Amino acid sequence: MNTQLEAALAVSTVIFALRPDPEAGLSTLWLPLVRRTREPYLGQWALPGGGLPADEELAGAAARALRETTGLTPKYLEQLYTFGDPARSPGGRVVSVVYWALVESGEAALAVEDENVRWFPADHLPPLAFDHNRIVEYALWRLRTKVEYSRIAHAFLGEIFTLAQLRAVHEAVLQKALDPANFRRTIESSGTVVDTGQRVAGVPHRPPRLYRYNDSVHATAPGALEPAIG
Amino acid sequence: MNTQLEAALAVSTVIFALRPDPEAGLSTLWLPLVRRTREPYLGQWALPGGGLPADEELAGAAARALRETTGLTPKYLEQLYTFGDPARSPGGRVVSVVYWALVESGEAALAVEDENVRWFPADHLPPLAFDHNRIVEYALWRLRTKVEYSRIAHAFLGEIFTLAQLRAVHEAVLQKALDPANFRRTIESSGTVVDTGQRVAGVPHRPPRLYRYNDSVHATAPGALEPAIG
DNA sequence: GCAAAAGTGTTTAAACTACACCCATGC
DNA sequence: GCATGGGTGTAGTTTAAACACTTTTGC
Repeated sequence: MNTQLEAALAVSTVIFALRPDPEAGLSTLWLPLVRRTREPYLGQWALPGGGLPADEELAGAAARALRETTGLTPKYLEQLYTFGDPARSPGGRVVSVVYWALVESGEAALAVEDENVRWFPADHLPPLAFDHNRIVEYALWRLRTKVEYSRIAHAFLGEIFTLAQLRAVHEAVLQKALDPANFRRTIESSGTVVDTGQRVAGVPHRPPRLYRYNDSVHATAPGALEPAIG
Repeated sequence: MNTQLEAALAVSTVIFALRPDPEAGLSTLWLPLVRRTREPYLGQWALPGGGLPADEELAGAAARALRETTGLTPKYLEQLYTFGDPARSPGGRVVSVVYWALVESGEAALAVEDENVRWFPADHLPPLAFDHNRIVEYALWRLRTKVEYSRIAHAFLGEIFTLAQLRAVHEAVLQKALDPANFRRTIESSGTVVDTGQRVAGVPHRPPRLYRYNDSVHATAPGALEPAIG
C-alpha cells in the first residue's frame, strides 16, 4: 500500500421526503440518515453515500446510495455542491460530491428503517458526522429557494394530484400558509400542470379537479445539465 | 504502479473578463485558455486547471490555476459544477470540480499571453479539449443568469465606478441595451452601491457621480458557502 | 449655443396580495 | 340546512418598462 497523496472521492445524497409530523399537524420535511459503522464518527448519523465505482456516473452513485439505504427511487435528483475542505474528514482527505433528491411522499412511508437507517425531521437533526449538518442546511436552503421559482414540488406527489395537495407541499416546504386563490392562479398561469378532467369523489365538499404534471415545460440550464432526474 | 480503480480528481476554472471587441464596438466577454502539452488532446485549447494538491482547498486550487496562467487575481470566485461522466476523458476517468471566476477589466489588459496561453471571445470558441465547450456554455449561462439578480457585475470594475460603467458591464454580459433611467433606479434601490460624493471631472457633459460597492449587503446561501471570493 | 451624457419625472402595464363571495358535495 | 373546502371575482398595492424632459459640463 502506498501513501495516499490524492484525496479520496465520495458521493453522498441528501434525501428529502414529506412526512406527517406527530408534533405539528401538517407534514414536514424528513430525511433518512445512516449510522456510521466505523471510525471516524463511529456510531454517529451521517448522509448516505460512499466511494465512487470506476465506471459509475456521479448521479448514478447518488441514486444508488438512495436506493440502497431506503429502497426508494428518487423523483428528482440534482447535484448540490462539492465539499473538499482538507480538514473536513479526520481520517484523511475526502472530497464529497453531494446530490440532493426528492422522493414521493406516499412511497416514502414504505421506506426501510432499521437499527442503522432512520428518518429525522430535517429541521431538527442531531449532531451528524463530518460537516454533514452544514451540508443539510445548504440543501434545505436550495430546496426552499427552488420551490418558489421552479416546479420541483411535483416530485413529492404522485402522477395526479389536486391543487390543494400541491399547495400543501409548498406550505410544508416553505413553512408558511399560502392563499389558495392566488396559488391556483399562479400555478395555472405557469402552465406546469394540466387538468386531467377527473375529479376526486367522496369528499364532503365540492369535488376538486385532478391535475397532471406537464413535462413539456422546461427552461433550465443549457445542455440538460441539471437536474439529473426530474 | 497499481491499476487505477478510482477516478482522478482535477480542478479547473472558467475565467471571465471584459475586453473591447475589435469586431463590435462594445466590450464583450473573453476568457483565457491554455494549450494542452500532452495527450489526450495534445495541442488543443483547454480550461486552466490541474490536479488537486493534498492540502489545498478546492477554491484555492481554482484561484491558483487562474494566477498561474494569467498572472491575475480573481475578484469573484464560485464553484460551478462537478463533471464526472466516466467517458469524458479518453485517457482514464477524471472527475473535475470546476469553478468560475471574474477578473477586473483593467487588470485583465495586463494579463500574460504567450504561445500556450491565449484569450478568446467567450461566445466564439474553437473546439476545446474534453467536454470543455459544454462547461464554458454552462458557465456563461450561470454568469448571465446571476448578473440579473445578484451584484457580481462589480467584480469587473475597480473600487469606484460610475453607474454608466456598471450599466456597460450589464449590457456587455447580457448583450442587450438597458434603459439608463430604470437601471439607475433599480441599482439605487437595491442598496448595493454607495455614493462616494466624488465625481468624474473633465468629461464633455454633466460629471457623473462615483459609487463604491456596498459590502454590507449580502443575502446569499447560509454558512457563507458561496461564493469563495466576492 | 450645441452636443452629449447625467439624472428626474410621469405614464402605463403587468404582477402580486388580500379578501369577499359563490359553488358543490356529504351528512 | 349546515359545514367544508373548491373555485371565481375584484380592488389595492407594488414592480417594471417606456419615454419625455431637465441638468451640467466641454467646446
